[in-house]
Amino acid sequence: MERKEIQEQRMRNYFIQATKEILKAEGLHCVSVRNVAERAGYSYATLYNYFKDVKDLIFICVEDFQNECKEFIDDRISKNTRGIERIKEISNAYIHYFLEYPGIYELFFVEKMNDITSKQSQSEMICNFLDRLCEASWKEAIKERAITEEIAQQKKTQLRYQVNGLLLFYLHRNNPPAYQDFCKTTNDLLNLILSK
Amino acid sequence: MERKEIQEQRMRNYFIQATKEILKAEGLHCVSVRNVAERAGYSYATLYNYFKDVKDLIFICVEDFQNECKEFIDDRISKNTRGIERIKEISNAYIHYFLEYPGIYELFFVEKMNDITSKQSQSEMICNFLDRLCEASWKEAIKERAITEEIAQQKKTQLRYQVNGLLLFYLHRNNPPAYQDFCKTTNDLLNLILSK
DNA sequence: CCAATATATTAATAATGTTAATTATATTTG
DNA sequence: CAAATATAATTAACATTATTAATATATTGG
Repeated sequence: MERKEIQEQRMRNYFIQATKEILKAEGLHCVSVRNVAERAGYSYATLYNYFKDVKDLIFICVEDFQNECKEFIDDRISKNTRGIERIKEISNAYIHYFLEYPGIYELFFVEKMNDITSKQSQSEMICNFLDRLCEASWKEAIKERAITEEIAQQKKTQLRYQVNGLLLFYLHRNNPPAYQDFCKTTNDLLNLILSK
Repeated sequence: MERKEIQEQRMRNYFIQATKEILKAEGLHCVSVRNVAERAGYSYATLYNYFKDVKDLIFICVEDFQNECKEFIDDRISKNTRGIERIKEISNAYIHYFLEYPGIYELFFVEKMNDITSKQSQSEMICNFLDRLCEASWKEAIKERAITEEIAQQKKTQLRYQVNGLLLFYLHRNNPPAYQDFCKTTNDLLNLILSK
């Protein structure tokens, strides 16, 4: 029974890997059961022996991408900033991860979840992602009395919606149209929440 | 030549009306060329004599829905509030319009635009919509010295991204899961930006 | 090694959007 | 008014989706 488990997980991974590659390179709209299966080296129908449907498959990738994003951010922020200043850097890197992989942004926030109530925990995981990334830094700031816990909670919420609102407008509506303007607006808003 | 114009516009309206009805009642995912044409009383291929493609058709509806939304808001806000307080009411009504018609939210902010650079003005129209709705009230607040023009500009931007971020999370990720919690978060955030 | 089971594949179904070819309907001209 | 032409609408066709049922191929247990 052990062997079967291992093999099954291996098969699942072939499809998951293929999905992640297509998603990152070509975008979410190119992730189809046929494309994925072809890249994985199997027939599209085989996929259905391992995944309920295509939504099941693509949302399984979320966790991996969150880990990847975390690494991406760690590589980009300076080692010595702390507290509020660090939150600003994290948010900026978070944004730039999704600018680099718009397909992953779509997966996280745009792609419809089929039976959303049953995926409550996954949805939570997505929506709290930025909060979790900044968690330690918020704690630092509170501990160092740079901010009260109540205000921190407020700002955390503002940050969450504002950052993702910005991304939505820029990635889906090309607004602001110029990258520089987008960066400026982002910076202004981050400074406004995480006041200088 | 005049007659032809009138007839052509009439035909276009049949399809546009059908599209709007389906979108409001059943959501964006039910808007297909075949569904629209059937409701309009024509073959699906006829639609292509009047619209470039289905995206062309659905994005033509945006302006009508913006007008409808404006009316929806006007019907819901109290007559005597002004300035900042009125902005709060407008934002709340704006949000509730999209809660009632999630398909219209998708059309405005989620549905991909094909050749986005060529639709810059339309994209602008969508992204500035809330700003325009609140324009007069912001001017009032500035005139009455309740707020400076610079701060107003900042808050306007915050409002725009925060409100649409909230809607995205709630409509697409069912977050927060309870309607009451969503209202509370909305209220808190509006109060935070448009401080009491 | 053969029979039972598990897994993979092909074929089929029901959608989608879009285009080409064809038919039907107006309109214009002789 | 009838015939020729232009216009408009339809059907047929194609290329995609996702998913399921039926069939073929391995694998495993006795």
